[in-house]
Amino acid sequence: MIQFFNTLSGKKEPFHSIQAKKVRLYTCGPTVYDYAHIGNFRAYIFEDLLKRFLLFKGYKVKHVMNITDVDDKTIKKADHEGVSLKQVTDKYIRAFFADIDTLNILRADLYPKATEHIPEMAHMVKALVEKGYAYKKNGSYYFDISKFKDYGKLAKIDRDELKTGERVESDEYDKKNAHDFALWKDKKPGEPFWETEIGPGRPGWHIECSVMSTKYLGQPIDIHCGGVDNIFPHHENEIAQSETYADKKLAHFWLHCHHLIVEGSKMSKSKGNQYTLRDLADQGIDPLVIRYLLLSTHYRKMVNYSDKTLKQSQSSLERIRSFLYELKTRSFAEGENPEVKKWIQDTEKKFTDSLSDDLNISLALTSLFELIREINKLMANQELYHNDVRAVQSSFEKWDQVLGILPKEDEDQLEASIKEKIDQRNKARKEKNYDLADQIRDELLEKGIILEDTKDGVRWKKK
RNA sequence: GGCGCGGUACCCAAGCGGCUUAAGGGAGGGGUUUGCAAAACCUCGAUUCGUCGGUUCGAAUCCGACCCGCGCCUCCA
Repeated sequence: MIQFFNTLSGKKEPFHSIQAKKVRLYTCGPTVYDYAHIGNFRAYIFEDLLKRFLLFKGYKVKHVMNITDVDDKTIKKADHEGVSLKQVTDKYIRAFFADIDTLNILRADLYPKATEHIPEMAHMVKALVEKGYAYKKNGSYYFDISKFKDYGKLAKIDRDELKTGERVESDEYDKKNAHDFALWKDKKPGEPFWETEIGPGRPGWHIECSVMSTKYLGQPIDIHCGGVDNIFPHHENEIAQSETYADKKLAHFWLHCHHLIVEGSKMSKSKGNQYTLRDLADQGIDPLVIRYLLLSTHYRKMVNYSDKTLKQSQSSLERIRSFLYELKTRSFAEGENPEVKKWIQDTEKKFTDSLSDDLNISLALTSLFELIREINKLMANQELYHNDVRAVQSSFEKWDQVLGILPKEDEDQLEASIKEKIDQRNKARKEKNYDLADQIRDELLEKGIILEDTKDGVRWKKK
């Protein structure tokens, strides 16, 4: 049984897809006004784990992620840089895709853009007005939250006790109730706008998700994800719109991941700790180490990104990689050890059971480390055989379909000059000329090649 | 003020009533192996789970109070 913590009910619930073995997944995507930062990627990696696990369990997953390419921030940025909105958004859309590839995040099936769904949004707004849940004021349209009696069910907010924030006081938008939210914003000088059946203007933020999730996935969908900060108001408002529009539930499951903090404190531009993937790549950090760090903390817990936690992740990942490297580079006698099959089965059970329990990644990883130790023991005792090695390797490949933390098998080739050096060193070692041998080893280390001597001969890896 | 999250070894972190007199990873000490390294293996490491009470045959796990850190409460994943 798979269970997930559903924000809607505030507890873990058994997961059943609406259609057998098919999951319709909608995840809130980026607003493309800047490079995404690691906090954003924390959410995308959590969603990636969720999706990969569902795939692993044999579900077909249809995954839609929206791209917000028109809103206050994108407009402001374009204005600031004196370029068109599209120039800005195209640039950051490209960067976004490059980044998720770098982090080994599986692509969604569809990435609908807000600007390509303007007529549908206008249509939904119109329908909401006709149903009596929305009103027009000074060219803009607002959702009347007093009409939607379930308002607040996701965020557990009492509609009548919503505090009026200072920011709402401005008369920029003229609403009946301070907490009514904009469905459609009237055309303003200097801002992009679209001519639609409800008049000229541009969409509010929440409406795009309602429109695009329903258009591509139908209603209700199985799972809707995002960061905790999206619970209110974004997801709450999506529910209000969609459930009013279709008289159906929007999503059965709402999963939200917690925030990422940096060196123990919140990310913010002023602190300069809002790292992008590019910043980190410039520091020479392996993206898969970042993936491991973001992945290895349970999604509903805060994760702390720091030099220290990064190093720890690096070392942990290194343990897995070294293990596989041992298997790959040593030679083993023919045959098999019956113990190994049992260990693998136990590991797989623990691995999937753990992830089935609201994506308990810590326990899932533990199961892998336990297997590593057992196999290492057998290896040290010469009790591991060729077939065992093959079985372990293919199991890790399988489990990595869920984790995505192992480097792709690109058969690294050594340059001829380096090969020569290695041969030279082997010769020196045979002659017990260790000074020369060490000298060559240091020399290669500087070039990023690590040499290790084993019973089976020298092996090398890149730093 | 409202809603919510968290406090477990030096660090990260699982466990959420007896299977655990607390997993796993990192860092560290000692040992084996090695020409030396690296990797690996063995071993050491919380009588204790923020504090104080309570419930129970039994609590890190349930209840109460308190202390500390954090998030959200109109556009931030």
